[in-house]
Amino acid sequence: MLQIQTIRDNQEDIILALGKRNIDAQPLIEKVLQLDENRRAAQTSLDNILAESNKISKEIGVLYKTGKAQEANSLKEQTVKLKEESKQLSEDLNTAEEELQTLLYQLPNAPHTSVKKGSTEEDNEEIFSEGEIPKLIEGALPHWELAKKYDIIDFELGVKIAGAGFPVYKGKGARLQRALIAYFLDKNTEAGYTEIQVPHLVNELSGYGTGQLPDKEGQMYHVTADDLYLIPTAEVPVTNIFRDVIVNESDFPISYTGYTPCFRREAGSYGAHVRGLNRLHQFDKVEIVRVEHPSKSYDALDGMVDHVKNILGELKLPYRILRLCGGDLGFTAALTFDFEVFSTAQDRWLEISSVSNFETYQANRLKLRFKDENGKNQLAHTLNGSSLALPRVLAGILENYQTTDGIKIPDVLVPYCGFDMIN
RNA sequence: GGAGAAAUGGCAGAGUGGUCGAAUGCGGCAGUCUUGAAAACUGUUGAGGGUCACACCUCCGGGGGUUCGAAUCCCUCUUUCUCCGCCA
Repeated sequence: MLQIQTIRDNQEDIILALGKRNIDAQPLIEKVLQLDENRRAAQTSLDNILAESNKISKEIGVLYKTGKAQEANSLKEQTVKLKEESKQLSEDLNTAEEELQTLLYQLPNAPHTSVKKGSTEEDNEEIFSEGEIPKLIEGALPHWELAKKYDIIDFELGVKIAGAGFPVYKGKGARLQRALIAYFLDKNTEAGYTEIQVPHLVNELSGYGTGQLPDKEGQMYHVTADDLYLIPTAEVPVTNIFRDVIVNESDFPISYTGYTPCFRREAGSYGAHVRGLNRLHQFDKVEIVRVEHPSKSYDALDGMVDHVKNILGELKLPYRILRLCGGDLGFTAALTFDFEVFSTAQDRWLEISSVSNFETYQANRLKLRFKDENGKNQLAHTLNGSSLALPRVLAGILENYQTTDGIKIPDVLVPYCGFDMIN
């Protein structure tokens, strides 16, 4: 959520920045400022009445103590009117606050200056690429065919047990999954991230904290009996560790990594593009999360990008990095770099990591602050990224590493797998 | 699941209707002393709103109520602890 103070101070800049998302924020911002003014006006009137009535109450207390009950009783009558007024005003205040809140929840984060205006993924800018796109063998297969051929992933079985989008990994397929998780976690902890295990279900407040609610309500599985949500990403539980927390400036940099399954309803996705591992309701992901000083957050973002590059380099997968345009940028992000692996047999790029800086957008909702050198509380910056999302990395490995003898395991994974070939 | 107890500032812990935003201790910060450190001593130290700055307002787990006045009384929800039951 954008800070009201920031909106007040930088109205024009914010409207301009939000324009990169192709939204005309002008009317919304004007309404926000109007509501904010109403809110403050109601607050001031209410405060004055409460101050008055506090004063009278204290006088009554003194009068009773000195035995002047009669005078006290006449003062009491004065408070009746004040009470009525304060009741009305506090209702007004609540209404104004709620309206303002609702409105602020509708405003996405203001994109970073480097973000280009654009409407779809077509407008994303490629800023880096690495790795040779391999020349595949004759009769190369897409990963879902390979999965069947070597009996390592069973999509139909998943349908029987749960439904489409819930694959069952078998034998070497299951082992390769486990190897990838362990490998990613090891790489992340080597880079200084603290490994952490978190709940896979979260409450409503956590959903609001990181911005999945109310924006993406329909994308999460909701356990209504207990009013809990299955996490769509580890970002939610991990970042919410810092909800209502004031950290010390000396605690920076804060960096966590965690593996979790992720659950997404993916309402509205159909067709060939969601075949196989391309889009699932349940998938595994290793996430990295950082909490940073505002002056260091973009350095941190670069560091995270380099870290993911390093992993993909080790896996020897051809990939590219895109800077998302305004239209493709997530609701809560100020700047996002997407990593895409080339899925050779499908002849398309698959998103495998998304690394973002949220600046103070999440921190404002979370009330995640730090004490600066002047002893003032300031909002921190939050960042996160996938390091990495499993199924599409798996798809990339299966397709790019297929040979006539089977699927070769990337060297770095062999120690984790205990085998070097799936055949 | 059953029975009981509790929830106060970073932590511990007092406060049961009237200057209580809250004693005290620990911790943190600043200073004195010291070559430096420790110890000791002195001061300072919650959050939010509001203001140019003050004033002022709100917050003692959440929500609601009683009262001129609530951390203190009532209702309700949540959480934690103890005992019993069940159980990976």
